[in-house]
Amino acid sequence: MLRISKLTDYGTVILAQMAREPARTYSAAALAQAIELPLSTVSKLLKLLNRSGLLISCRGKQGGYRLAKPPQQISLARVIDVLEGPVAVTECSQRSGLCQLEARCAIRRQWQGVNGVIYQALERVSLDSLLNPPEASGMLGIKI
Amino acid sequence: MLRISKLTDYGTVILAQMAREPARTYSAAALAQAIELPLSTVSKLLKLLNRSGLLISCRGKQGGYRLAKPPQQISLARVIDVLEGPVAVTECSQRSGLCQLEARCAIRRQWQGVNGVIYQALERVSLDSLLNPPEASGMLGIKI
DNA sequence: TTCATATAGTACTATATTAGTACTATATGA
DNA sequence: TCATATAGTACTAATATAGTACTATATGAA
Repeated sequence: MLRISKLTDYGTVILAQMAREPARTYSAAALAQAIELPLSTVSKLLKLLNRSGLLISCRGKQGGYRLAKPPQQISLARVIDVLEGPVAVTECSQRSGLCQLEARCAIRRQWQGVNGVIYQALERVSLDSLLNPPEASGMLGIKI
Repeated sequence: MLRISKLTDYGTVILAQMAREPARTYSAAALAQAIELPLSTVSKLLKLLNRSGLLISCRGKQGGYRLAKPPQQISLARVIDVLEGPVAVTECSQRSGLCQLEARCAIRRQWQGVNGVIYQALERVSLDSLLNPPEASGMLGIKI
């Protein structure tokens, strides 16, 4: 598998929707309707995204949420980080001290390398490029 | 997070241990002792790896497991696939028909692209390179 | 000032996944 | 024949995820 959670997935759908008109303020209800997800779920995610500084919120009538930064400056890596914590393919690849095998483990460094490559791939995809794929040579412009 | 399961992680530790002497036959007990994990857990993983064709097993006295292929030919992508199913960062990035938003989803193709990049990174790391990191320019030899 | 609107925060429940363990069956070789 | 070692299955406990409900607070317009 190696999967992000459903909620994080939804989060990227919400943000991509907002990136269509980056300056506009969207209410939770409007977003829920646009992307056909339950209001409660959309609402929960918007609160999290707002608390993490990815959105700017405004209460009351005409209130809602808008992107705190241009879509070019918000990466998938950041969204994942905000909604489910730092990218860490293995327990040991992000922070040390969690695995008892650490000291004797022969493969930890290499897992950290893999983690780095994955992180960089996620870092390179912005909300903007989610909506307007660059279509460059080599998907995501990464040459392998 | 974006994490593989603990069991899959253990699986790579087991296989890396076996890759040190690829021709040798290891009993489950010997491996459990070498990598300091419970025999029951190691045993469970060895059965799964064997059933998937990554190992060759032999019962009885002097029995045990050995790698079915040279360490160069076993990739992390394959190990993950065997122990926790195909790499699929989002529900929709591997197989279609699971998400109701699919038809209208603006970002599915791009998630599939991200998935592809991650898969290729995992494909490029073999048991051999886990133990003997290539140390090439750009981690894993992938230029970004 | 009042009130409908909209977000803020929190807590809770249900579900699904993961991890760990136990038990029985079967094959091997000395 | 028997100790050794894998094969298969099923079960339990722990953890993580998803979804929902409820109360509090801020805003702007009638």
